[in-house]
Amino acid sequence: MDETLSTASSLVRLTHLVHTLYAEVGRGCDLTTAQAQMLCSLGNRPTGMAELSATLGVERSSLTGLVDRAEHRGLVVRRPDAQDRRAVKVVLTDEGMDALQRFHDELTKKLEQLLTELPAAERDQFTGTLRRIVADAPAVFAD
Amino acid sequence: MDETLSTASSLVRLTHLVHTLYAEVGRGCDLTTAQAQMLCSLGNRPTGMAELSATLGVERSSLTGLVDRAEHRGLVVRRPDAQDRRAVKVVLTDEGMDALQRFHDELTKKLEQLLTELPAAERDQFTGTLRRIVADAPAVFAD
DNA sequence: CACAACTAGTTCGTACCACGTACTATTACC
DNA sequence: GGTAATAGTACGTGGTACGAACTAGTTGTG
Repeated sequence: MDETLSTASSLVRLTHLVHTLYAEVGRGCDLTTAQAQMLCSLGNRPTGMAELSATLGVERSSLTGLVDRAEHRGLVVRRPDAQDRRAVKVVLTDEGMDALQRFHDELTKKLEQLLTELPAAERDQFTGTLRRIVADAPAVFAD
Repeated sequence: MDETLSTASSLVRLTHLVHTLYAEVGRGCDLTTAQAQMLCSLGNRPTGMAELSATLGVERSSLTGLVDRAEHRGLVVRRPDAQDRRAVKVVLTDEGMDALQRFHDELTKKLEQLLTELPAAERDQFTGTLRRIVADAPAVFAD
């Protein structure tokens, strides 16, 4: 039925697929997609609101509520920035790190399953190219 | 700094990248992400609510509002299904087709730009594998 | 040093998205 | 004919996202 799927089309489908997995795994960890994304980004290191909003690609005003809710659930805390009294650092709590760990492991597992059917050589080739493409994309996932 | 990005990580970054582009192009066409997604799916053919909710991966109850708003903006209409008097078909209006066209063209252009830096051989290899991976994923993008 | 320009973050109002539950209307099955 | 299943909607709740307006602190410039 599908003659040949265009490149754009394939990319969109893949995105949709991953996004769905993301939401699904998040649900299992009692995290919304946006929360999971935030935790992943914070997994690297504590981050100020402005920088966090830039890596997540949302406005600062949106982030306020996101952090509020996450803080309310005990996943993160706002810590005053020692250098700048206007600023805060958003930091994962132990509970937040737990949630992130569970989410990360589960999602990694499921994502890798997407590629298990491919022959090893093709898979390596694919992931190699993939890395090149996203080399300088924002670090929205730990590691 | 990044030793080697894990496969999962790369996939998530790519997804984030595409998702951001999607939202950005949508904005340019005065479409929300969800609306754009719906139009893309409807571009293939008119669809009932149940089927549409399945391909988009949202609950039927969520779709009602989505279609309501799109209908209100003149992008789609609900047409009674001749075969089943309970059902409706959601159909693109001319205006909806226009919006879809603009969105699709613009997004396709931007997505293809993601790969322009790659040597042709590598790009072909990559898109080939990509197609295999998403072969049986839902058709959320026209064609 | 004072003052303007900028930056960090929040508040507020608005719109949208998504879910689950409960409901009506119709169709399919036996 | 009556019951089970299906198509779609209504409603309440909570989360996401934006832009504009605001406070507090910082930086640059004369």
